[in-house]
Amino acid sequence: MELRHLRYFIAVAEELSFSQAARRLNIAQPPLSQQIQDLERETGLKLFDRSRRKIMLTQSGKDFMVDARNVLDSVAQLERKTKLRSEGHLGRLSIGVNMAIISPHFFSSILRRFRQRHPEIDLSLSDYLSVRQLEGLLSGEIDAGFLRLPSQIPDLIDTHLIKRETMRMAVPTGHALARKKNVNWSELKGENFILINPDAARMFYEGLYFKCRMAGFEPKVEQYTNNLSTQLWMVSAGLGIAPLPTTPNILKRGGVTFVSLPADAPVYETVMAWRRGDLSPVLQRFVQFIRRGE
Amino acid sequence: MELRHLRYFIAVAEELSFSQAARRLNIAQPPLSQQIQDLERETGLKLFDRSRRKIMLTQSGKDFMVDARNVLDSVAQLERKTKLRSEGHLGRLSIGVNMAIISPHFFSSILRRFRQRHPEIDLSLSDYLSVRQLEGLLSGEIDAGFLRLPSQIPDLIDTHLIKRETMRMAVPTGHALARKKNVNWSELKGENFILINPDAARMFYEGLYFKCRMAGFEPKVEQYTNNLSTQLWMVSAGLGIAPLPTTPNILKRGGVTFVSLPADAPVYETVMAWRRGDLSPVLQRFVQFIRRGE
DNA sequence: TCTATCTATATTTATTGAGTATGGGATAAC
DNA sequence: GTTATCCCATACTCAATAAATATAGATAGA
Repeated sequence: MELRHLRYFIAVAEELSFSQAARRLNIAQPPLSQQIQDLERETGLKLFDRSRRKIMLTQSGKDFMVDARNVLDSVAQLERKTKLRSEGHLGRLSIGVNMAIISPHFFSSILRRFRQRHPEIDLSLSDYLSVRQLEGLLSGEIDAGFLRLPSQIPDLIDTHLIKRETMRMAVPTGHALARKKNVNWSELKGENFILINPDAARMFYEGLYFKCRMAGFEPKVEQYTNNLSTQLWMVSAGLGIAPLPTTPNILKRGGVTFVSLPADAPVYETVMAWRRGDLSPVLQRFVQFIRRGE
Repeated sequence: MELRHLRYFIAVAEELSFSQAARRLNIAQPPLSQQIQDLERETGLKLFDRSRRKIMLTQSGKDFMVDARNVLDSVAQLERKTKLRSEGHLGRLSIGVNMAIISPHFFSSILRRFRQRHPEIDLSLSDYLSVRQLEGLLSGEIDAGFLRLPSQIPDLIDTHLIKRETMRMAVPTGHALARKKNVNWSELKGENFILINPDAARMFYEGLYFKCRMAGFEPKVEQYTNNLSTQLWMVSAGLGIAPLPTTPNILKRGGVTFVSLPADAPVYETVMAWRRGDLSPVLQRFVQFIRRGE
């Protein structure tokens, strides 16, 4: 049994006329009669009573129609949902985000508007470190990630730049460097560095290490932390200096002064990332949505 | 989109291998690849990830599978129910019955056993007069009827004999005829006849009228009634005599005596009737069930 | 009775699903 | 590293079958 049989049957059952139904189906009448006969043979049911001029549905035919409609309805639903899926209006999207580096306001605003525009897309969020997100992307765990770009990213990842920041140095307000507007790399020699846990952020310091070595010294690491505010607290407590992006607001607090580094300072790139060549229509929608800055 | 696409897709999705699925489907692998490609083109969805050796379902593919299974399930149900219908195990049957002439015990026993044997057949019953049942059969209102056969029945009706009774005459116990065992037609001359309402039963009296006329007189009708027990009550009250079948039990009451008529007396045939050539499998089952006396 | 209309049958045509042969790419074995 | 194997895709052919055409038979209406 094929859908053709059911579609033809329903047409005849609704028109109660083979020729009329054939016109509606844009086929000739003989093949329609044939197909209905095939259906009757296959089902073993006499579906129509053709004894009079106007054909009638038999009881078997009426019963069969109920179930046939059921099938065609489920097909219609499949096609409807498939269309929505292929257009990216229906589906699910797993998003990773490093909340330590993304402005909550910015992010929630994006999500709110996207969800409003595409209510049929299920969003799931995971707060992951940037490196973890890259793993998650490659493993298929997440479809898109908001993360800070490490110096080198896998070839299989595409990105869209959200924000580009240059590295500044956070120093205790009373510190000698705090009085300068700009510092050279060589002036950092001998300073105690307070860095984010290398597990999470090693690659972000590669540029810094490189510059320091070019300036003739190895950065002396006083302390690792896995937390931005702890890092800043340590700076304000005078335990050392910390390289940080130019992120505003949150980082401004008493006891910490930011000083600029030379023009060749490393940059922090906050991006949205996704698997290169991922054709998921929902992801396409989302990428497009972000790219357009909607 | 055709069922073939869905069946093939499910096979590949379950085997996660085109060649394996092709074996299962008893087709070669290339046409399977083709059909899946057609499906992907038509849906606009990339359903499989063929990048590695073992293919994988994409998220779109997983989503699509849910709805595709839905469709195939509804088709399976259609086929299951269609098979049951064509075998007469599923459906409905509208039965007419003239409860005035059918033993309730006999009838309810039949229905009980049939319903027990075929629990998926919906039975609906209507208590109709015999003539009304014949109309109902021809109009499609009922599919089978238990009725008393009139002298001539439409050509389009098939019957199965349930009971055959000869006509007797019910006379008041004190009546002159009550003393005889047999009466001739001519002895009925001048008697008052109490008959069932001609609307319902005229044809049952045609034989009687014929015999009386052959005997040289016209039956004198004292009273019409539309009810058997009223008819008998009138006889016992001495208002007249009434022709009745040899139905036992119920009709035996005080004040009424039954006397036999000559051998050529009309007969009452109680039958099950249905539309000649009605191929409804459920009806076939029912007719077969009754014929076999099950 | 004739005509119009509708369905069924017979036959031909066209579409398309399936088969065959083959090539490329990835993994596994040597 | 090289070969062998497995699997899917492509190109082309063949076969099945759905659709078209022509026509006959049946039925209702003029």
